[in-house]
Amino acid sequence: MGTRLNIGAPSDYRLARDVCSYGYFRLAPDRWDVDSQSLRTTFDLDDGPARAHIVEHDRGKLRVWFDRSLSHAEQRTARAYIRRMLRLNESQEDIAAFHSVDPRWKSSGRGRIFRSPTLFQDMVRTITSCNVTWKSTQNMNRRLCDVLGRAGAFPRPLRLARARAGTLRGRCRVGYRDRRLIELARLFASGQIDEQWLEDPEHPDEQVYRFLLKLPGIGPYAASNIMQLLGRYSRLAVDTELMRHGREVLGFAGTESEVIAQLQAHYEPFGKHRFRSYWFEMWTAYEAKHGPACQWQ
DNA sequence: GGTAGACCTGGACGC
DNA sequence: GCGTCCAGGTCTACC
Repeated sequence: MGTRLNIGAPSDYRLARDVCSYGYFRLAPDRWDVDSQSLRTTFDLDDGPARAHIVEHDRGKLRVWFDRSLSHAEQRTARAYIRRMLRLNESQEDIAAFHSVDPRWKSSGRGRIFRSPTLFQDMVRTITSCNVTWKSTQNMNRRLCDVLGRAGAFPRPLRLARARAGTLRGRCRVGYRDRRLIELARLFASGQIDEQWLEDPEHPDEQVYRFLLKLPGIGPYAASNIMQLLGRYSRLAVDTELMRHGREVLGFAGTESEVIAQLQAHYEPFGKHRFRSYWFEMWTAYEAKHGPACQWQ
């Protein structure tokens, strides 16, 4: 008999809208179940992997079923993972503050952007999304889980830190990212990356950004994206998607640096919420083209 | 400080 | 089926 957890969420939380808000919901081990409009994933917990099925039970109430019994310590860890993934730390007031700056998303309620259960997983996912098509990103993450994860869960830092570069390259198909991922995993495994320090609002964005830039495999785009994954939305993550959005959706023209300048000016009024304004603008354009993300197969 | 080219995978395309 | 080209962000060597 498995464990069932009830998890309280802000009353404005909507599982389908807020999970299907960022591409990571389609990366292993996460899987959105279109039929039941619920999230399935696997966590690597202290006593072993556990499959989780997260459903919206009622307004502001989530229910999670696990395929095995969890100890109390494991339940605490699983709750923390789920709260992080779903951004349940962002209150209704936080989202209202965003909507007061950018009212375009007030009626839909958009504001939370899905992320991973751990910062390590967010960083690995970001690195595997660099310099490749989305299909390759999906393949890399699936293989990392299949080859190095326990029962299909995402590998923990220590497991990745001890992996051989040849395994990552040959079996996980991460290419030149092999050594960079191992170095990053070693930094996590040895406690040299302090998530609390990175999230502490006392530390200015610029300081955190500079720290991230020094990490292996992380350049300007990845660092900016990790900033938003840390809940710091003031920076735009400049990649080809942003450039395409600027040219095709917003109609900006000129050289790359000229388009970037126009994008910076366009999002300037949204201040510390710049990334969210950009992201939901682009996500809305995606959905207009491909249908609601919660229906994507 | 700025820039060119290498690093890889996987898809598209031509033969 | 095979070879070639290209997209994609980071890193390093070089100016």
